[in-house]
Amino acid sequence: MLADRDALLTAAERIIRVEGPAVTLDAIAAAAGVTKPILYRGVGDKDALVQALAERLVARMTDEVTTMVAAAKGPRDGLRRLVGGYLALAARDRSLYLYVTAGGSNGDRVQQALLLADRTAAGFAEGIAAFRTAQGADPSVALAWSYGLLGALHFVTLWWLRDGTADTDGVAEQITGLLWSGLGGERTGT
Amino acid sequence: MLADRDALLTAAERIIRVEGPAVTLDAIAAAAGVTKPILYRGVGDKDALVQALAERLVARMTDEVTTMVAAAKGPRDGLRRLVGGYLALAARDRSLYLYVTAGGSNGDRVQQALLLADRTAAGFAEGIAAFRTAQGADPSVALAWSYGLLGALHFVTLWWLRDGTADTDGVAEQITGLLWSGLGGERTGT
DNA sequence: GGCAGGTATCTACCCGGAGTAACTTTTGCC
DNA sequence: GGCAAAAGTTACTCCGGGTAGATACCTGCC
Repeated sequence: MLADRDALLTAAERIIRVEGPAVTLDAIAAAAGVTKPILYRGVGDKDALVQALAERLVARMTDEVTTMVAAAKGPRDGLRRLVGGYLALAARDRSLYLYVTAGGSNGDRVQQALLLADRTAAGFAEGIAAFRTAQGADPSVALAWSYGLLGALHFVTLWWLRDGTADTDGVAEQITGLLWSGLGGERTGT
Repeated sequence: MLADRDALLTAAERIIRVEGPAVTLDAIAAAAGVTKPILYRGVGDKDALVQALAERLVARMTDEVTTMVAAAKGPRDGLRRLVGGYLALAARDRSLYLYVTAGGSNGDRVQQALLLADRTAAGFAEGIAAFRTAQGADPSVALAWSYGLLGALHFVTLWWLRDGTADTDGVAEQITGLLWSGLGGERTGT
């Protein structure tokens, strides 16, 4: 039927949204109107599928969050929008987010966990380095900080998605506080 | 042979260290000198095993890190020791750490990712709440911050374990900087 | 000491999902 | 119309988690 890579990936996203992140490759193939071998020819094995979906998800999230951040007044507000945006988008694409962050076929566990982060860290690092340089601080921390930030965002997202108790804005504000001012405490206002 | 829960878990830890985190339940049972059904009777299914191992690992790490932190001069130094300790201990028990953070049998993916964090967050939150109260700040952020901190630690650990480029102390210092002072920048000295 | 009953353990299986080989259909070309 | 190549499907294998039923062992009783 429709065998091109893009259509396959789109179908995969659709069915993951519907069936949840535990969906099987057979089901994904079926959802695309083809059978497994076609899926394999089109996108590769499960790890490749997860990776491809991660790329698309990252692209979309980056896009939207970038737009949000661009409208910020000041760096702290930018961070606040980034955190809020991340939470909101992860929640919107919940199943997909989970599929991509925990879906892999257990080849390399580390790789799996860092999939999303790897595709995002470079961009983060760039922003961080620029900001640090601008304020006369050492920019060499950028990459490590990127992974730290992404880890914090990821865990908070999972926790918040699971427990569903706290409201988005509250959590976003709290995490922004942590990431902006650190445990040491605020410098000026809230 | 030796069928009590503790012996099973100890054997599991041993074989995981030797064979790496991809080890199978059959292999674990064999390592304990028993067969799978005994393993099941003793500790339950794979999720239960992972959970039990997580508990032991958390207990050990908490223990050692607590000792390290106790010797700190001042809160920032305490955080620095916590970060360094976390990295060092995760590296020492690398395979086990990976087994526990990514091992589960794909039941609930969220649960899996947060396993370690869940068993640690409460303790963290207590410390954070106390510290915040002491400095006259709002302690209600404690739980969210705990997950944020643990996420940051986890991702940085994975990244650092995988790439193995940066030296422990450098990374620990950088992450301490992020967590203590935030993106906003340092208040006083480095 | 030998035997019944119960318990502990192992063997041998099922099940489901990833991944693939080999057969079949369709399509385009002469 | 016949034939070759491409595209697709069926029907497997393989592997790991999980379990049912057979088996060996151990205990208490006569």
